[in-house]
Amino acid sequence: MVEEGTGVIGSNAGRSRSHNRRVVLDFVRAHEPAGRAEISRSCGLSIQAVSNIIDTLEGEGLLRTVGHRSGMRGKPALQYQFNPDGAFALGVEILPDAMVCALLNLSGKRIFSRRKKLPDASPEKAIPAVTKLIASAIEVSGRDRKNLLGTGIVMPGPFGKSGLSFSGAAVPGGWESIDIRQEFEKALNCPVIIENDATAAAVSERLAGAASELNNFCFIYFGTGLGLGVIAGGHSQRGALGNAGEIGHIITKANGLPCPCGNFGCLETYASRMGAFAFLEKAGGELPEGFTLASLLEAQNPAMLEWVEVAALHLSQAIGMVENLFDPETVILGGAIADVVIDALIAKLDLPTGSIANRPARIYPRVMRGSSGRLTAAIGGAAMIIHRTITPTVTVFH
Amino acid sequence: MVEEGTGVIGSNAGRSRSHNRRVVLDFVRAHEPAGRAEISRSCGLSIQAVSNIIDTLEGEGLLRTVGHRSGMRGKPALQYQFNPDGAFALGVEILPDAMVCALLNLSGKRIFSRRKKLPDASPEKAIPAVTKLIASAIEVSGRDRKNLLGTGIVMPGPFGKSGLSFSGAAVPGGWESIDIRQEFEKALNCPVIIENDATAAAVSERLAGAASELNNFCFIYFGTGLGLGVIAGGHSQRGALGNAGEIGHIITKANGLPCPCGNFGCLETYASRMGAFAFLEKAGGELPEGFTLASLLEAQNPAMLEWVEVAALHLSQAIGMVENLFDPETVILGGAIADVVIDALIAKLDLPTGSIANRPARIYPRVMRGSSGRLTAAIGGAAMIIHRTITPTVTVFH
DNA sequence: ATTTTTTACTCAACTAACTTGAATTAAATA
DNA sequence: TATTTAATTCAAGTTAGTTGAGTAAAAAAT
Repeated sequence: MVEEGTGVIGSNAGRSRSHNRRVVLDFVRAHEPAGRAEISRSCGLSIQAVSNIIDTLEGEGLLRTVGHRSGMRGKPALQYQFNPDGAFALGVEILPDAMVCALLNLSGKRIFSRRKKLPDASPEKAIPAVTKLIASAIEVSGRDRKNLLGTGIVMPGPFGKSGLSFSGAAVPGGWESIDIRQEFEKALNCPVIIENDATAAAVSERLAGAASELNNFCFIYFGTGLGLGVIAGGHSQRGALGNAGEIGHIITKANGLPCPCGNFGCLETYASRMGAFAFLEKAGGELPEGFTLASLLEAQNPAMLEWVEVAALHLSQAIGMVENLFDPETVILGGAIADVVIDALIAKLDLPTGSIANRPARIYPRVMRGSSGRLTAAIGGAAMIIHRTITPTVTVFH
Repeated sequence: MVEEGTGVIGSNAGRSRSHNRRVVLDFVRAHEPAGRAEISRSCGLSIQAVSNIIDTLEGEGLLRTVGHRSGMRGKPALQYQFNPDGAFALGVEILPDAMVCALLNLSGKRIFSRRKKLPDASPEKAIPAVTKLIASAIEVSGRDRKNLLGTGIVMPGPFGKSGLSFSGAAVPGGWESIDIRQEFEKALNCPVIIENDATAAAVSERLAGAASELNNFCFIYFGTGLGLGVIAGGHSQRGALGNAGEIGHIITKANGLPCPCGNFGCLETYASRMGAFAFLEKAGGELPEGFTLASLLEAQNPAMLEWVEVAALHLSQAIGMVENLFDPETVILGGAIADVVIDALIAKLDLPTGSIANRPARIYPRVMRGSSGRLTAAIGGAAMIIHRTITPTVTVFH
């Protein structure tokens, strides 16, 4: 009859309160420090309601006062802001051969991070390894486990029923047949969110990055392949089965390079780390021992420079497309690739001028670089947890 | 400080009630007829709360009883359904040279529709013309104006601050400088929504078309140009400035046909009515007096058949892209173009097989034809009004 | 045929959380 | 020093939800 996971549920006093808490927290996140009256005006709640909620939040250690605002007439407002140490969240990125763990405080600041080899990324080995990793992360950081809001696990998609997995070098098998979230929740003994890297990166950028005031933007994520995270109306977009944003397999050149997915000319075969290495290999020139894309770029390696040109061309096409389809406030580029490489790509972009995005009154540039570097995905996982406790949502069955 | 139009607002008793009314209505829409206990279980509200809400809705004439459910144990449930004549909504599509008006009852059924010439589509002429048109629509249909929920005005985008208007033959100037919604609301004396054709079509398809049970799907709309309407999580996606879905100007052939927008190879120059006429003209063959695309198709006109091939090729690319980016449950094709033409296009599609959309357990086909034909946009306008009174939303400033 | 079980629904009392209005505090300005 | 302005608190009032007891009506069991 009624499918699980569908349908919006009704509201009552308790759910209203929980919604309002989030509304207040979300406002403070974006405008801190802020006083009660200011929050009241902006959140559509009476001062008294805000006052009660703030008292609770302060009692829980999530908010704290930071003096008074002065200079204006009237009684100076007591200013509130996040208490960075009031709570924390963990993010873990699981890669084919390693895990990356990040611990964020409530303000979205990175307190601790660590990368660890993971020779066997099957669920049987990975889940205990993650459990151990986060235990040590909590211990090293000296936090109290009772302030842990949850853990965000980041894995490359696509997930679930589709059974498909494009990214040639994605996480190995064994994950399809289990309920990943439930398994982790049992093992870690805290709330868990599972998300793909691009979406996590987008959320991270909104929580504490370049897009903190934006409710509509896109994040193009350079991972093993290429992913797109979309924030629309302040929320991440997941699609019918959570596989939205497969931008890597959009065809930007008809009959172009062959892609492991079976098609030809996928964006990912040009503009991704995978694509870069393939290009360099094909170019055949001498490559220094232990090179990285960044080092080649700094050395002005000709093949590398040529790749940047080619990749930027394809990216420009993709960005134009994303602008036309999503009408974002900006498009952010980032992920597991060095900042200088992203900057070089951005410098070479040639975006279509005849676009709704090419409007004169822009506040943000059409394209920006992400701000959290290679840890983006792990940070994004933790950011999603914080985001969830902070951002008001339509309540949905589960 | 805080931008208008942004931010989620807090909840209180009154807003909870309004939310819950919509939750109940939305459930009844999708599952009618339904009893109070059943609604209570599915909406996460107590029976008593549902009971009170239903009493109100019945009092307002929006719901009505339709006998008892029998066959099961226990006291038979009193079944409720929409009272089709309890309210109605109007939709008006404004075209460069005409207006189309549709009147829907609460069940989404078309009660009345009418097309009227509009020699001058400037706001000064069009607004009074629309006012007159809807007055006569209400009169002819014999409805009581107090049951009018509102009017949805459908115009080709893009709207607003961008100032840009791609579609070569879109509505003429004069609309950029005014607050369209406010002007219409003043003239029509009822709530007004302004929306683009593709989004309106998508909403219409969900309210009373092929997608009534879907919360994630895309609608490719053949208007003057080509638009994309996206429903994600049950809501239409508008982007930062309401211009999301400009699929017509996605480039499907590098250095292809010139487009009025300044770029080359836009999808719209191939797969749209505009594109079809241009193709036929260029092909140069004899075209019968007073031909239409449908008549050419039925006559197996070679140029027309060739256009279908070419357009289907480009559409396939676009649909693949849309599937990758939005992960919809299905993609619907429709709009101001004859059903047979759409069917011919669908028959010739060659969709990428290596796609997350190519999953075995599909309930809906990857591509479907829309069900409301040429009136789609006008019906969509009215559908948006009904949708808004029925569908629970995150409350947002305005 | 009667009793039991099951389910739907109503009545009345209760409660959580928001709103309202009056009072208090504290700074800027007159 | 008095007045104005703005932030905040206190206390009472309101809305709309929940809870628990009781009634109604059909199917199943005795």
